Amino acid sequence: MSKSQINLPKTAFSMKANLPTREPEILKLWQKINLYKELRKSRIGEDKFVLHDGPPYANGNIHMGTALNKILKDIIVKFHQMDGKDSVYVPGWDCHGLPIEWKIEEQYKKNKKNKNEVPIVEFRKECRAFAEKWIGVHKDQFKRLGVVGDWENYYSTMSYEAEAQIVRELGKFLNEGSLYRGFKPVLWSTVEKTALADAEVEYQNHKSDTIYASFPVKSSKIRELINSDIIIWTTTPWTIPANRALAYNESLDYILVEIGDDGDFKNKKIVFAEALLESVLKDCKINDFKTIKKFKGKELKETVCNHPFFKLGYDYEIPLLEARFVTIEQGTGIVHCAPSHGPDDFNLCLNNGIKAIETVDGDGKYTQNVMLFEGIHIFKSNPIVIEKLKDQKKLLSNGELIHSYPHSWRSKAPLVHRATPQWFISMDSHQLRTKALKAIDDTTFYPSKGKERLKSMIETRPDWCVSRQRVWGVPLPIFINKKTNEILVDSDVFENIAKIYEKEGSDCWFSDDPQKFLGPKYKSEDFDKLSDIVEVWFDSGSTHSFVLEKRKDLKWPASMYLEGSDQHRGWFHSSLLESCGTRGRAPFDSILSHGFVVDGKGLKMSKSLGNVIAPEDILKKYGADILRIWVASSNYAEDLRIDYSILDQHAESYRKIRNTFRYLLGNLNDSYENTDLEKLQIQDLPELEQLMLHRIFKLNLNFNKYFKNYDFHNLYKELLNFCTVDLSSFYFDIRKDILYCDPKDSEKRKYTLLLLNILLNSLIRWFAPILPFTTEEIYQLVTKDKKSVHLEKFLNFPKKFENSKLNSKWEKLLKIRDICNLSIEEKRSNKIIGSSLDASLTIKLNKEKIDLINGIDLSELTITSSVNVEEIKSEEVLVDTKKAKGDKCPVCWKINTSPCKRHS
RNA sequence: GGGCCGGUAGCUCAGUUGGUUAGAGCACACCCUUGAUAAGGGUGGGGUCGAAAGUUCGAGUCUUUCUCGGCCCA
Repeated sequence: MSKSQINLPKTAFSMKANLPTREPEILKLWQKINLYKELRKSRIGEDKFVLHDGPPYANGNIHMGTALNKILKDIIVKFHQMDGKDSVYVPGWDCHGLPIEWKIEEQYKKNKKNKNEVPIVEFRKECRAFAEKWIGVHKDQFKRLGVVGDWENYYSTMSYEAEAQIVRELGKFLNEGSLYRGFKPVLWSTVEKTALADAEVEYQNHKSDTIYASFPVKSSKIRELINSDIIIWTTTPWTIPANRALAYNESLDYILVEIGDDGDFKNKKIVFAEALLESVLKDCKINDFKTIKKFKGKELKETVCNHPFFKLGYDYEIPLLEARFVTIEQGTGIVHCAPSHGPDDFNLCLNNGIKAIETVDGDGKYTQNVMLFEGIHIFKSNPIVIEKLKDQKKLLSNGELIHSYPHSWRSKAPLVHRATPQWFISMDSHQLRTKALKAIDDTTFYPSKGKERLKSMIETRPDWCVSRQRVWGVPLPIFINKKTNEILVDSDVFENIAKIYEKEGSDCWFSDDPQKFLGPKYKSEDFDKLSDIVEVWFDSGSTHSFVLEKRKDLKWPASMYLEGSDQHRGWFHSSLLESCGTRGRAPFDSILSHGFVVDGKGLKMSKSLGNVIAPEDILKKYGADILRIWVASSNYAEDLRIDYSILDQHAESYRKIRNTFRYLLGNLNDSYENTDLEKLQIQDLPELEQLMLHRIFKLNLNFNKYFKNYDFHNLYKELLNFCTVDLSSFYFDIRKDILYCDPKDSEKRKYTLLLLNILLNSLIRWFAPILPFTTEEIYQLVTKDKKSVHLEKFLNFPKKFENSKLNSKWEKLLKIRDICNLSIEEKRSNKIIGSSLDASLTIKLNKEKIDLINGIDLSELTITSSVNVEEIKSEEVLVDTKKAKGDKCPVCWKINTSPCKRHS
């Protein structure tokens, strides 16, 4: 009799999600209905939200960091779309650059092919094909995560259009005059006559000449230093002619000693770090000395020396500069700086207005810039330098040292740092730095600490070196007049080159007649054509120009750039500079940066630690929606921890959410109606339903607040807690009785179903950006003629839903409910009752509380068979639980001495 | 080595301008239910707030040092 009378939930929505197999089916559906196109159609004319995709490098499978980045982007894009915006997402790839060159070279090695025998154009074609292959792989991997975007019309930095626009962008800097030729030391092989990248360098033992040389002090704030000498130690005596500065560390202690031993330095005073006293004395065989003075490094400020070859014509000043890289590991605590021959030296000097020059040519011979040494090979010049130092009485000691030294991986020849001609964008000649700093101020950062991070980098960075001596990239569109050595600056030429690239790509730069690029105005025999390429950060820094500006479906500037926090020095940085230089402002309105994926203990993932988790493994075991929960629930402002126990936890939460939907669907029998919320007559509803509307309203307020701040981990927590606390353990639990046991036409039951409908409508939208697959599964189940949940918008809840007075009343009621539960639990543990419906309560309340519960069915609220209320004076709520007397109604299971009012 | 950021229950996270006994959900334990059932409900245990020192009537919160971790740079 009983089961047939009650309305048990019935749904096709299974408890088991089986996401790894179900999700690919949903992907097919999205493809079938062309979801991306439908999304665009659904928001024609609406405000645009443009999240401009930072291009990943088209190489290798995606890892957790990439997955995090794409999911976070997709969540945000989907949120804005459901918020009513035309939320456009065009994915892109970064394609040029060294890593791909290496991959192709590796293949050559395997096939015993010599790179130098392959025409550049052919080599570049292979690079292009390689990048294309990985774009295809990435695309499928990103789609599998549930990321929706214009996958058919993605952008890439190697497209002809991109290459052409990059030339136009460089032309702007050339026209302006902020792109200039300078020199910068790179690791150079004098054997192969080429620059080497870090990864092409091997460290091997090498025997070097060492010298202790002295620099006479010209002027100093320390009186005793006048007529004394600063001592340096170096393993590259051949760089002494290129010396331009000395470096000290302000936190070190220095000492001034007078030498008594016979020789060039008898009665001379020399300066070095006190901590190195012993080794200097030993190496320089000083036995007789006396200490004149000890002082702090910072006192060396503004001291100026002469070059040891001063009398030979090296008559420029050698300033002492403060540098943190100076240590007491070896040497004298003063480091000799040749800006043309070391990165530290270069940067220190650059920051102090001393530029590097070309001191050594590609063969390793001194240039005309080096007096007395022109034409001499640097590897043969150590003895000459040593001899001249000795002549000038500036050599304290010399010797030899075997130490680890960089060598070429190909020729095994020792390498040198050599200043080579490079192309720079000036930070200051046209106020690029000022513009960029202003642009940072005009940008919103999520989290806000990103602003300072980017700012401090821009404040101190040197000029931007945009040239590379490589082949897989956009060629620098530069011609140099053979006679005047002047750079050809002509917008017609740049535009001509760009037009050519648009048609056939940039390969032709390396193969075709230079006249083709110069056009009719100039003769190719008058010019040298550069063969450098543009560094890849300029490529990706220009994406805003060939993607945002060029495409009609996008807008410039982007609403948001979103990347890992390392991109403060990468893409955020280069995009900012490129755009400020060419357009005077940032190409973005806001920046969102996220932390890095680390393991469950907070350690970075590495093969050696064995703590690497691949997105693929997670998709196979859990599915994309679980991975997306992990993204949404983690605080991206910091590093994000992941391991299988964390994922298990999120999978549990997912089940809770899924079962919340299942309860709704079961009781609604998989049907679905849109309720006109505005027309709802709230006062007709039972108080409990009114309370739930208030909770929905409040939740939605928080939802919007968190969404506006991109604060997803709090947003998700709020949603999850709503499912758990407000629904599952409260509203759903109480309303089971009405849903199951009331007649189908009961008014109360209808109102409950009305509420379930509103809940389903709300929840499916709230969760859609985070759980695109699961919400789509539900949506497909309950709608027939509609296409996708992702075409829907968030609901607007009328203000009349809000009822704070009712809410505070119910908060008091819930406190009474808690006390009832304690009492019930006590009797349950004493085995007097089992189910709460076995219980009959006596609740003792004061007058005030009795007024409060007026009209409230406390047995419904506590899910007991009956409640008897008695008035007392005390503030305290006293509850007495007894086993209910009478017969159990076979339908609603309530126990009563009188027959069941509903079911008899 | 330097710069920046971070460390609150087993896990994911809250914690206002310093102010009661540091909170939530999950996980865990015990109990109930068998009409959300590989579900659901109730109750409960669990924290030296990374460590130490300082400022203060009072510190998770402010200061310093240390430590562990992450990113960037060298």
